[in-house]
Amino acid sequence: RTGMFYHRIPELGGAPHALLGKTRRPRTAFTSQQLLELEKQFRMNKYLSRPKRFEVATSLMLTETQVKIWFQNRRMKWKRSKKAQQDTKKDTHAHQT
Amino acid sequence: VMILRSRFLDARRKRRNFSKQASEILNEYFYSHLSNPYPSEEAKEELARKCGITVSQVSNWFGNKRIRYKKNIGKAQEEANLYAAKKAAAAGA
DNA sequence: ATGCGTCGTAAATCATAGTT
DNA sequence: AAACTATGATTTACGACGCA
Repeated sequence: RTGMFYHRIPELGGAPHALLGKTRRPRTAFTSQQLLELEKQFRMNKYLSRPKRFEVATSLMLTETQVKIWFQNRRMKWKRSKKAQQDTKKDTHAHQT
Repeated sequence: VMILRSRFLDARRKRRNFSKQASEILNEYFYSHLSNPYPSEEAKEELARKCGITVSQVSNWFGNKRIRYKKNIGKAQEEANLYAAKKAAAAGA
């Protein structure tokens, strides 16, 4: 049987959030203008204050949640890139045996 | 619309397919853990080492593999049988 | 209790490599 | 060499869980 791998944690959870009233917001492609502004804000602060979040969301026609999530994802990306850079340094001047 | 993607900064998307051997290792793990194809961080590190790729690449591979397997179980089944047979042959030795 | 943080992920999409 | 397919990487959106 194609035992569908549900979402982790076999115990508890049970069925993966299916028939619950929640509807997942479809993936929206942010426009380049929106991304440009978000990146600009991110360069200034890695974390957004509540008022700033409202301001940014409003001006870009996004919900505050979308902006909040965008910053969370952007921070993760930032962290990954820093890690990748560190790993590269380790490789670059290698220690040969 | 003018979603003229920043086709420049995405230049890191210079990808290379993984080696045949690396794909082999990843597929063997995937199909021998089909009921729960979610390697732990440690398992990912080991796979990364054995495949000569990064842990992120291992994560990407499993993410892609899970979703694409699910979207075409019929076709993937052949692959599943292939790796199951391979495992059996290796174990039978 | 609420709210925002990280972490790991699904799913869609992108960009290029590989195949026909 | 153009069309099509495979595949690795990136991008939104969340659920789970943590902490203040």
